[in-house]
Amino acid sequence: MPELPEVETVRSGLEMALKGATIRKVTLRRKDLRIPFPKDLAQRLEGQKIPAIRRRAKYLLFDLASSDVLIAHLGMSGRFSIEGKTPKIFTAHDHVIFTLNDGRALIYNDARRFGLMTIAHKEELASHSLFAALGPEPFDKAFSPAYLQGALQERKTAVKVALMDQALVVGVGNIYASEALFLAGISPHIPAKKTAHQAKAIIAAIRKVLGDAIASGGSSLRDFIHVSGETGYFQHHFNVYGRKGDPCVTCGEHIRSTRLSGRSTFFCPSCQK
DNA sequence: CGGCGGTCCTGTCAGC
DNA sequence: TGCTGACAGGACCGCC
Repeated sequence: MPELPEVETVRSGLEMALKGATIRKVTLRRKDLRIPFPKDLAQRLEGQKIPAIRRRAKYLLFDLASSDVLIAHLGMSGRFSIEGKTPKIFTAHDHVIFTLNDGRALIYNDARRFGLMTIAHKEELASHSLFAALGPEPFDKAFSPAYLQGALQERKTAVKVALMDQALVVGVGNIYASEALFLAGISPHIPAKKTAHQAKAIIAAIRKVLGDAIASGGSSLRDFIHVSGETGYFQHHFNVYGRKGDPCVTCGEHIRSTRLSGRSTFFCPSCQK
């Protein structure tokens, strides 16, 4: 469940449930996800208190009392769930189990294994290979019209592809790229440079779709934590994503779908120019 | 060197 | 009902 709003929803749910908790034991049920687990991962986590859980781009950052930071990415299918004290039968894709001092268990499950989990000292984060090339956070003031205009100006690729590039801005994935461009009234395959003058509208659209999605995810946090799992894109409605052939909410025209850089893309041929 | 295609992996769903 | 193929929210790698 991995664009920024979903990661933020997971972050806030995890922080609510885990802030101040201590990790007693870590069980790695395989040796890697997308990349190998560091050899000392479990050892560096065990006995550590978790003062806070943060997010950078689509990465979850678990601060530890030791000043190490547990870095987790959900990939396409990664999920965290929290189990109570009653023992649980682990399933095939429960890859990492964190047993807490209070007896609860935090479980990382990831069927497709596109996620990753690693650890770094907090001083190393900014220069870490996973983070060094990332662009600004969409809600940060660094993601300004002047910045985006300049960034779009130097790209020939389709604007939708540019918006999904985490070096341009982080957190926008395949769904919200389509949704933001619908709100901005811009066709997804227009070359990025031709949309540079609309930077301000694009920023507003991105913030609107991400902000609304975070707000709707937040309303279901209770389910996420207590029912264990499933915070997908449930109960969130999209204007264009997944609505091929359906009427546009604005003009009634049929929503079209196409592929850009291998990713399914949805747009209204009448509202988006 | 920007940009694109292929690739990692499993689950699900449409269509036959 | 069962099989097959296409496709899925991400991001890295290698090639032009």
